Amino acid sequence: MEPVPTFATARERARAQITTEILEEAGRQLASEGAAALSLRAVARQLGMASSALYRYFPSRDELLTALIIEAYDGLGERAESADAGCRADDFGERWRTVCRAVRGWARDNPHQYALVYGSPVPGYIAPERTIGPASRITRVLVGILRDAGAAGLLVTTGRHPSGAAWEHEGTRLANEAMPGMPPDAVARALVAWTQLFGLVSFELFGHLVGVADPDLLFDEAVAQVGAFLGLPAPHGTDQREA
Amino acid sequence: MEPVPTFATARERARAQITTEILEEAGRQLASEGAAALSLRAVARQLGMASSALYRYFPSRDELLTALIIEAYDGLGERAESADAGCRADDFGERWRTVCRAVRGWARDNPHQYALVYGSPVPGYIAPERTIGPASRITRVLVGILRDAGAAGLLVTTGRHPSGAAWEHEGTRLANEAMPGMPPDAVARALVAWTQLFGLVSFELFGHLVGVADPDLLFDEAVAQVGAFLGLPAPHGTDQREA
DNA sequence: TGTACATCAGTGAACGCGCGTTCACTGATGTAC
DNA sequence: TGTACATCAGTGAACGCGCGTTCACTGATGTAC
Repeated sequence: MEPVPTFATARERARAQITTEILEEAGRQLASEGAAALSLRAVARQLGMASSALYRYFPSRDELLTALIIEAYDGLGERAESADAGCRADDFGERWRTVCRAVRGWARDNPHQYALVYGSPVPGYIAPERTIGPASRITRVLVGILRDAGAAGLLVTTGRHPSGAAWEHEGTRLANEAMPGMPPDAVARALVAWTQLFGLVSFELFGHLVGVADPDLLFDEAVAQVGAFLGLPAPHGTDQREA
Repeated sequence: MEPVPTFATARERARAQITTEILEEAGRQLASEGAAALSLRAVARQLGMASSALYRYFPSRDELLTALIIEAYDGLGERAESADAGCRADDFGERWRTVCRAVRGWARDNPHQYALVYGSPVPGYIAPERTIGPASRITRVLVGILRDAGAAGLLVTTGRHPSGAAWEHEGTRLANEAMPGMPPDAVARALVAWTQLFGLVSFELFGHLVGVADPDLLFDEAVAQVGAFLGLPAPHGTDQREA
């Protein structure tokens, strides 16, 4: 989609470079102070430019925010994708656990970026449509693993809809949209797993795990429990029997 | 703990009333604009007072925020407690589902309050210790139901620790702290259920459920699925067989 | 290759805004005798 | 019950700050002939 930039002229080259520098500096301020503290003036100050100069590159603060949001989603998506790519394609349990760990790892490495996209909405800011694509990268990775596992017959599929028949329709519709071939109850479990992952990461980052001594242990156990809930194979060589 | 106020003098009565009015107005602004837009000056303006007058009641903006945070936790806790109290004490599945729905209902009725306490941390604000009590009300309700269900032999307890033996220690420690008698693997499932609940509510409120046509259906199905995961009895009279 | 013009990056001042907090002060309420 | 003093609520001006955005402008770079 994005045309490969050619940099015909020195001006274009300079423009691209300065755009990058602005984004980098904004990213630095986002990372250290959070989205609320990010200001055009501070970025310009740090870059040694007049604040008005930034308007040659971004028409408003919101556009800069959008760029950062897309960067964040892409960073997370890329990390998850490459984590997944590093696994044996047919070891679905390992792929799931690895990608979950990648999500948490990225969130812990980039807490303010994580808060920007998964925390409270920025007041007054409305995410434009073009954030949807990058936002769905991580979802696609997770869904892809479950789709593959389902195709290999490795997902729990009870055919039961504990909340009633209404779910059958909605679950089927969602399956057709995003996870073709998955039965509606497996779709529900996938959504549970998905929201659990981000719920746990958010609780850890936002300070709601009071009393939990070692979040690493909790995370690994939670991921393993959810993996079992989904029907994914358990890790090899791990204590699976009675303790 | 809190002493019952006596209002010996008119001054004390007036003080209590104005404190309430400030909190109410701050709550209104929080509800309509969100925490970031809440300012002492705006509250004072709306109340027809000088902004400096608020300092007779709250020593700083952060103290006002703390009061609002405590109110939010208490509002959620109370709603969950009374939802639980309205159920038959021995119908653990129904209690669980009812309280989960109460959490979501409160969050949807008070989205900015929810975001204040479960969204991104307010930049520069550090929650003081006295928020911990109110924050744990909702947790106590959820844990209480699972403890009761466990005591009645109605929780899944495999005795397995899919993430390895390390969890056995941490899970046992947590059980001793908050859920006496629960085996470590059930503790893990409880934590999964807890974080899933808030993860799903956050995703719904923060706009991450793109493509989900009917969040009500998803929520009910998710709660039911998680209930089954925990081992709680399914709802009566619901489609539990093959569709 | 050189010139005339158009395009564009960047400047610096200014606008208008709102914020949290402090301070000396006034006037009302409460208290002790 | 009445008076003298202490306590406290509330005022209004001010401090010092930072923000997003606009605008007329300068000077450098690019383009067409």
